[in-house]
Parts: sequence; C-alpha cells; structure tokens
Amino acid sequence: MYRELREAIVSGRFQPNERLVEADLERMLGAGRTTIRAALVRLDQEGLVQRSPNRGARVRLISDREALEIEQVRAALEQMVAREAAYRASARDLVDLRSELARMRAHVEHGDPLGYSELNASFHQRIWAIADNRVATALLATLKSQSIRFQYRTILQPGRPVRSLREHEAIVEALAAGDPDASEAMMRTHLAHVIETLRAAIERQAPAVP
Amino acid sequence: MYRELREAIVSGRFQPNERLVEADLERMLGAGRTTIRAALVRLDQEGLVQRSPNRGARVRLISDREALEIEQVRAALEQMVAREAAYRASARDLVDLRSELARMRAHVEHGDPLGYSELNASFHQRIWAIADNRVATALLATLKSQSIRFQYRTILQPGRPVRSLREHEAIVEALAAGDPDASEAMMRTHLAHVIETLRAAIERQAPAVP
DNA sequence: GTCGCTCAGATTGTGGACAATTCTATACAC
DNA sequence: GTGTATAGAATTGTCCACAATCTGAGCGAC
Repeated sequence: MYRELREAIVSGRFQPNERLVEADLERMLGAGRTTIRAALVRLDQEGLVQRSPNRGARVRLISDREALEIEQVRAALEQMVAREAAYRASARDLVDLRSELARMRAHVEHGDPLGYSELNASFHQRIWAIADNRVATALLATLKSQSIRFQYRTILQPGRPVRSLREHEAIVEALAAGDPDASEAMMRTHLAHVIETLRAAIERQAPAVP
Repeated sequence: MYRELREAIVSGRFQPNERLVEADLERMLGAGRTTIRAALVRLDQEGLVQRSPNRGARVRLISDREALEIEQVRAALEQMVAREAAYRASARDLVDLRSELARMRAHVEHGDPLGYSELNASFHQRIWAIADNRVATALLATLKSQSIRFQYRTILQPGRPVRSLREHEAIVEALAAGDPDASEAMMRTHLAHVIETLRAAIERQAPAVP
C-alpha cells in the first residue's frame, strides 16, 4: 500500500500540492482507511507528502529553493560515496561501469536525452553500490525521489548531455585509477555543473522578483 | 505523542533492541493504540525504531558498522555546510561562535568532557543555522539522534577534548576569514579525526573476530 | 534427548463507528 | 459591495472490537 501510493506520487500521477483525501484513496487503492493513514504518515516522514493537523495530506510541493538545497546535499553525499567507491571498486565493477558508459554514449549520439537521463540514474546507483554505505544509499534514494520533478530541467538544456557524458567518463577514469581524491574531485565538478545548470534554468524561468 | 516516544528512545529510557509492545506503551503514555501506532510508524521511517510485520516494534540497534557509516555521511554533510556557512556568516554569527568556543574551552580546562560534548553539539548546530540549508539540517539532526549512543566513545578518549577544541578553533578562524575552502577543509580534518577515534574505540572494544 | 505437533496466550493488523475539527455556502447587517 | 455569523457538509482523529498472526509451553514419537 505504501509502495503503491509512493509510486503514484513519484511517477507524477498526483500533481504537486494535490489534496490526498483519505476516503478517496480508500476507494482508489482498495484498502481500509487505517492502512492508507499509515502509508500517509510514512510518506510524510519521508518528505513526499505534507500533512497538517485536521487538514489532511497533500503531495508535497518542492520549491525551487528546496530543490537547490537537495541538490547540494546530494552533491556532498555523492562526493563522499565516489571517494569510498575508489577504494573498493573491483575489476568487475569497472567493466560494468564502462559498459554503462558506452550505452550512455549511444543515447547521447542518437540525441535521446530522456533515455540518457535514465541511464544516468542507474550509473550513479552503481557507484552507490560499490561504495557499500547503506546509510548514504538510503538517503540518496529518498533525495532523488523528492527532486524527481526537477531532473528534466538540467538534462534537457542544449549541450548538457554531451558535457555530462564527458564528466561521467572522467569519474570512471578516476575510479579505475583507484584515486580517491580524483574520484571525489571529478564527482564534485560534475555535480557543481548540475547545480549551476539547474540554478540557471530556475532563474530563467522565474526572472527577478521585485 | 511522537515527541514523547522519540524523547524516551533518544534519551535512553528504552534499551536498544527492547521490544515496544503497543499495549504497554498505551498504558505508559496514556494514549490510544492508534496514536501509539502512528508514532511507531514515524519512528520506523526515521530509523529510530525497527518494525517487522506481525512481530511488532523494537528500539533499533545501531551496529558498529552502521555507526561508522553514519559518521561518514555526517562528515560529508558537515563539510558542505561549513563551506556554505563561510559564505554567509555575519559578524554577529562570529561573535556567537567565539563565545561558544570560550565556554567549550572552560569545560576542557575544568576536565568536564560531558559538558564539553553538549556544547560541541550546539556549536555544530550553530553552523548549520548559519549555512541555512534546511534539508541538510534536518538530515544532520536525524543522523545525530540515531548515533547518540556512540558519542561518548569518542569524547571520553584521553586527550580527545583538547584536540577537538583546537580543531573547532581552526574551523572558526576559517569561517572568520570567509574562506569556504579552508572552512570545508578544517571541518573535514576535524571529522576525519572523530571517525578515526571512533573506529579505534570500536576495534579496541571488539578485537579481531576470527 | 531431540524433533515435530498442537494449542492457548499474547500481540499486531484492519475495518467500522463516533467525536472533533475544518471548510463551504448561505443569510444577514451595515 | 463587504464583512460577519452560522448551519451543515466534508474530513480528519481516535477508540474499540474482532480477525490474523506469532510465540512458547506441553506432549508424544522416535
């Protein structure tokens, strides 16, 4: 039940800020209100849903500012994870990463930013797995689900996929060299560019508020 | 209710791994089982409680390994937050930080590591506030409550408070200089030492498993 | 002695009922 | 027209009862 509701929210079947009335969800998902309620409490704690006392639950709207904060936190964690992965990556891991990279390159060359974006996500997850830090992985996963609505604002920018791909290649090289400092640094510059792109996209869309 | 249960767990009134039977809590806290249940679901999602289907809830036991993972995540976030704080710290903030430092110094000189430890926590929180990143602050707070049981394993090590104090002074100097790189670097070495101290304490206590 | 079985007791999971609160629409005063 | 009061509808919060599940003790077969 929690899974289903979560999926419905993350996949965008509910709009941001949309009310989640317990009785409606009850019919929609075919579960008792008690069960729905428990799921809403979890999703609230997870930051996907906002509940106010006696006023029910809504799909949480992530503001532009919060999206940037999330991206900064994500960057900090991914840097640490990349460093850790440099210590731990096996030959097999590197083979997998390089084949992932090849597939990403294909999508870029065919001008398919959306397909690239999906592979991008699984590329990063692969690094999380190598680093083998469950706490970090769990946090990164919930951060990603919170900010999912913002992902296209970066990858759809003209020229971004090509640069993004080069940055990913640099990360793999550093990991292959077993160089923790370089791996962290490459991940840092990669995500600094992501943040910069996102910031620019946001400012362009919402120009100077008086 | 959530607050009360949380407080009871974090403050150690329940032992790690202790069963949390809903009926008992009902009497103990004077609330209906429904309310207790909602609080347990939240605490589960927060990582303070572990619930298994049909088998109820327990106070979550943080393993040594997980404590180290948490500390690594915390380090990554605190570095980022220190950098951000360097951009934003006002003259007033620096005055506050320095007076906090003075109090910490007093506790070290009087040989009061526990008092020092408390001030230590509020020192870091002050930096979080300066950085003004709510997402990071929230995560840091929950990480802290999860790993609270481990805090004395570092600060009670002989000689640790003195070194810790010096590291905090270095952080304030970097912040005062408005130097983001230095602030991040000072925070990094500070927390690297914390992690190293914790790792040593854990290994000493649980020597080589065959 | 140990393994497997059964059954009672303890505990959690879920649906329904009712109380408490908030929201909405209408009526009324100015 | 604007603002305020109020009744009724909509919705959430909580208690309770009962079903589903797990746990552990007792007992017998081997």
